[in-house]
Amino acid sequence: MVQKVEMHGDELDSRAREVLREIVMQHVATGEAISSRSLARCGRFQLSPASLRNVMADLEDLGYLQQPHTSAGRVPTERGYRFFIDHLMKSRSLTHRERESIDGQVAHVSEIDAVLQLSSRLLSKLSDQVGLVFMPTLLQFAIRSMDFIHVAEARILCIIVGTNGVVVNKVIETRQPVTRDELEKISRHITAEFSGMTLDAIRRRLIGLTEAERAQRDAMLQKAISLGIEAVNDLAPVEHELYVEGAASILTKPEYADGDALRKTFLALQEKEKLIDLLNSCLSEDGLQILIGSETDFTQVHNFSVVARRYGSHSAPLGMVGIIGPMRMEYARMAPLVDYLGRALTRKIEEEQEQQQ
Amino acid sequence: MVQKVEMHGDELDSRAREVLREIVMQHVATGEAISSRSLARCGRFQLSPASLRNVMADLEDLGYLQQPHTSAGRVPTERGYRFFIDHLMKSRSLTHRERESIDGQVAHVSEIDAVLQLSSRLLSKLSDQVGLVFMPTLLQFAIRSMDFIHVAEARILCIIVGTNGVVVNKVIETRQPVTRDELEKISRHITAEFSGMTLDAIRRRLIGLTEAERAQRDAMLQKAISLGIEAVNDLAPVEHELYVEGAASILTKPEYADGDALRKTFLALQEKEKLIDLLNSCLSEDGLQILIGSETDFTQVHNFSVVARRYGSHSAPLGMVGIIGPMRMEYARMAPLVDYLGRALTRKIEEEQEQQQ
DNA sequence: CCCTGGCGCTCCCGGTCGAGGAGTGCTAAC
DNA sequence: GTTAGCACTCCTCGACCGGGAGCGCCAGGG
Repeated sequence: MVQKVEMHGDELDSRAREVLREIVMQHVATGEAISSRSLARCGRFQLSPASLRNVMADLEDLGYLQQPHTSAGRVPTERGYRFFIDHLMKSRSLTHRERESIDGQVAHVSEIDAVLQLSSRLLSKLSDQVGLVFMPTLLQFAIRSMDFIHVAEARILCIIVGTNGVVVNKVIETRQPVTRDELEKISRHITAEFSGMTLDAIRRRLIGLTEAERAQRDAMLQKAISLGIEAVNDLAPVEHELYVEGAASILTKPEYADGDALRKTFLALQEKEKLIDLLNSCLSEDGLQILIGSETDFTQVHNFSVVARRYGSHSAPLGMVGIIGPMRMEYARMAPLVDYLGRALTRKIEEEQEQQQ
Repeated sequence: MVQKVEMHGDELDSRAREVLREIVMQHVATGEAISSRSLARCGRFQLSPASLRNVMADLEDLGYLQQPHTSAGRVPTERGYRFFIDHLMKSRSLTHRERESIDGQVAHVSEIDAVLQLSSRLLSKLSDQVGLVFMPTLLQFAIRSMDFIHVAEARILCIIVGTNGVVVNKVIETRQPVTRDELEKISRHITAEFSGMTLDAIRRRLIGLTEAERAQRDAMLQKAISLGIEAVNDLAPVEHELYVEGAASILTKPEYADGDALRKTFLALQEKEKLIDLLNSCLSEDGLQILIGSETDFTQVHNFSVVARRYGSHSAPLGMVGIIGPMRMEYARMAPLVDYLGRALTRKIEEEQEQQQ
């Protein structure tokens, strides 16, 4: 029964691992500190509470557990969670119903904004945590078309459609009036010229034109150039989109029973910039990522954990989906959930792209 | 000093009114029950606590005040607030700084969505309550133009610009492919035909066409008709826009110190449909509206109050702006704030319309 | 007739105390 | 290595109590 397992320079024997796992699971389920007795009662160990106490004391010495106060049960530390996630967790995959629910709902929307919002809602609902969906700036993605529409005398609506299906529109003001006909020509010309390029590249190209080069073009092209610059310039306000859904879910979590902690947590979730930084920094990694406690600046302060995953095709990652919540969360369920949703989202977006060829 | 005032069949003499006003003001400021002593101390009455107690007892009998428990001070009832608002309140108009802050920020954005969102943020920030900005369905408003843009093989992006500056876009799928050239013609034709009509009218007109009538038109017009129908049909998802900003503000309110009350309140604010119903039902009334407690279904349940006002030109009301919060709020400050913001918003929108002629 | 000081009463609030319980660490025996 | 037992610690919860705030009522005074 007791056998030394030495994967990953590990100081824990198989019994200690089992105990740690059980403690994490029970604590995640109940939110309370776990006592030696409740471990003994669960039946997975043929040991008395006293023996379990010895194991627990060892785990505490090694930093995997801690006591809220003397003569209380044990609670996992951050290190304990990390070990659990890396070595002990058995993912509990989604039920059929859950999958169908996700797939069904995702199938019913088509606009990308709506898909992303729906995803964050779904995440929040299914996880009972705060759902996050992040789409970074369009600047990095290629565009499919760029159209200009006459709105009023000196106002033109610019519609940019990305190859990823994202639609951005922006009102620009012009000095010289442009007729509808001109606009149509310009739209066609710009789309033909720039389709497939990233906004960033377009911007560089347009701005790179010297005065002399510009002067060579005919009047319409000059107008096209200045419209194009207006359009891609200063697109900052639509740069990043972050959907944070279900903040109310933390209200029910016992760790935030205290009104003060609750308030701080809420305010933290309002700071979208920090969340964006966090998610953006995860964008380079592939696969599911679980960040807990002090592992990031943001999670450190509030003892948050984040379970997140990239979505979008492998070659062209689009953004991040995930959930955020207190360190005590059901990682075994969150992991497959986030993973599945990320895949569903990726699939959905690829389908849309295919439909658009 | 003591003179009977009989405006509006009123049972309160001027002293009782003054007492009620003072109690409301003090209670709003402190959140605590007001005692006869603290009234006496404030200096506005040349009376002893005992005399004030008599007045207070009368006010309680008449239903304007209540005691949280025996031997506590008094707190205004809903009726008390109502009387205060109708007859006693002296609005505290905005400071110069506040006005400038509003005007300055509003001047810096131009897209209507952004303006509305900014407004709700401003409201929330300046009021320390939850800011609401509601824009009802576009269906009732005239459109300026309707354009169709080729997005992909069988996908067309439809852009509708309202005379109020609202931009709605929607992706529609078509069976028969349509070329870019055709789309441009169709856009021009439809815009020429329908500009100035409401979406509702357009829908009726299009749907009203009989098969026979349709058959008469040429191929392009037939496509135009079916695209138009697609576009105006089923615009439900973009029907109503409601911005709810600053929900975190209620975290600091002592009335929601209790975790349970807090949770319920948060959940209530999530139910946007109910809020929309509420605001929609106020849309017919002109001027500032203050709804408290049991006066509406929504506010009743949670002891909310709403201070709201219509915005948009007199002839064409656009929506509602306002704030929502606990019944205990600084009505004297909320009223001018909401009013000013409503006016600012109206002005802004009119300016935009003018610029678009 | 209204105002006011005084008195007794009620109720909340904060602190203390003690019993009970849960859980541990240690030790000694198996 | 395991376990039963025991002493110890610490939290929790109810009871209790004193202080304070506030009211209602009453009787006296302008």
